[in-house]
Amino acid sequence: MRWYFGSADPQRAWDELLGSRRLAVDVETVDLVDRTPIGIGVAASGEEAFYLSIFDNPYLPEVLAKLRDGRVQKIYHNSPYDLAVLRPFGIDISNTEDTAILCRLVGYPADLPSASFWVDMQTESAKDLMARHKAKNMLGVPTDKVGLKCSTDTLATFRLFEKLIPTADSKYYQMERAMLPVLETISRGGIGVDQERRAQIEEHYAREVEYYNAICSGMGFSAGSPYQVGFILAKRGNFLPLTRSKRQLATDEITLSRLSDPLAQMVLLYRRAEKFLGTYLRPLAGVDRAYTTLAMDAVTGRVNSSRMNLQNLPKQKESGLAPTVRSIFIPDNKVFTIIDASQIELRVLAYLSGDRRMLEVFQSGGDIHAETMKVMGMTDRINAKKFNFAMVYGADESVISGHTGIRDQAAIRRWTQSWMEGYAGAAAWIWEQRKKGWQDAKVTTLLGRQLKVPLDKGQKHAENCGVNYPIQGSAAEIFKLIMLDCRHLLDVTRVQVHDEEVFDGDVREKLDLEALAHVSPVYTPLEVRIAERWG
DNA sequence: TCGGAAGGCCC
DNA sequence: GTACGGGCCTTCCGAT
Repeated sequence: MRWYFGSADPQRAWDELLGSRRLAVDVETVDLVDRTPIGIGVAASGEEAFYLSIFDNPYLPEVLAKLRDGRVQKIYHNSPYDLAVLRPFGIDISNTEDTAILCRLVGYPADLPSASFWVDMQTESAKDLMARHKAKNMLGVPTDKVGLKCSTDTLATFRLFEKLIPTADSKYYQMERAMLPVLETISRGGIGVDQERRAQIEEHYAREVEYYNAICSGMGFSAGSPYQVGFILAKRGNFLPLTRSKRQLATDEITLSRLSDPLAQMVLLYRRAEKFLGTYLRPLAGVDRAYTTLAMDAVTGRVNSSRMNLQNLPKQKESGLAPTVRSIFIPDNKVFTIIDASQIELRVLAYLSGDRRMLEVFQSGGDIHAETMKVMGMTDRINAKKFNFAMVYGADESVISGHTGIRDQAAIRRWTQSWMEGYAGAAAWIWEQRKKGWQDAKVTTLLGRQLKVPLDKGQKHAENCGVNYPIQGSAAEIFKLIMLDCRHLLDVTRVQVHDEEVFDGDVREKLDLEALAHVSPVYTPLEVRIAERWG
């Protein structure tokens, strides 16, 4: 029922816990997929903890009362997970702290087993615990062992928080902390799904898949198996390169789209249909809302979306014939209001590098890609745009070649050269960041967050990260500030996609666009549009 | 049953 | 001879 982990008097510890204004909390669930809670661990110190089984436990109401109390500070390690699991209990989410975020801010590994060494503790991941007990899920582990694990986690969490309180005072942590209830509220709210439309689109793609499947199985292969696709295409006389691991023939989209064999084109159509069906259409059958889990555990500080990723929904294809997956999402209040921080990453590059020409374009409301055309003496705006992104990502000649269709590598080098001459300030900054990435193995964002650069993937990769991390990380920070400024719209906030936020209903008059453009020193005007469907 | 590889969607 | 930064998810298929 109630397990006590400590070396003093359980009753005294319990009374102290119930009087405490600061609790470390951890929830155990069936497993990572089935997030049904089975127990809650709480600690009001770094020495004593309790574990409560969730089922019919007379002590549970007292703990839940603490969790519901906004005056009580709740410390979690990876709070988005616990907040989502505890959602049915109606807990307070406003007074949330998160030691995983603190760990990231001080450059310490954020997984608890690693972090706990820092506070003289040893914790075990749920996965390892289950493996040690040869259990399929946590229900297969003896309850006292689950309780020990959970309690140990809360003790480590409590200790980590105490140790990292100086960091918790930082402006940066306070921003992240403020984001936690925002992300939980969006995750909890979900977005409407038009079942009629969904079923209609599912039928469309199911028919396609059925058709292609009939043909392929008639030919003796499965269209869903890259290995078999490579084998059959090669047998029909197509040349296919090897995959990176050299274990099989490459059959990716780029490769297949270059083949004249109609079978290759059919495989591509099959894959698209199957992808839409398996990832979006079938999983949303029969639900009136779609829910995601938003977190901030990307290395650059970006918001990420999982358990129904709403950040990678296919956009409308220009062909027009195939129905778009995005159109199944509908507003509760007739329309969506969509704000978009256009060109935010290039604005960040302009700001961080102080490149005069870029800054001039952005401040005068010009078109950066058109300016790049002029800078480079190019006639194709699409390719100018690709060069801009190539510079941000650190693409080499062959990658740019594949992307732009410019076959002559020397020509690409000349274009790159003229980009660097035209944007000399940006080029110098990029050069500097590449050096930093490889030599210092860490770089800094706009708001001062230090990002560790991985060195294990080689020098080129580290150099690219040196450029991209601060750009992507700073853009993420600016957009978080924008989201925090939109908290009065939280109840109608539906989706965040890095530089885009979707609100339910027409909220234009509730947006202070002037203020939003100036949340940070990087000028970030927002494009606003109203749409009956998303996408 | 698990996990790597391959493929593919987003910014 | 050579990786374009950050994510998430699905299917296939061989290893355990």
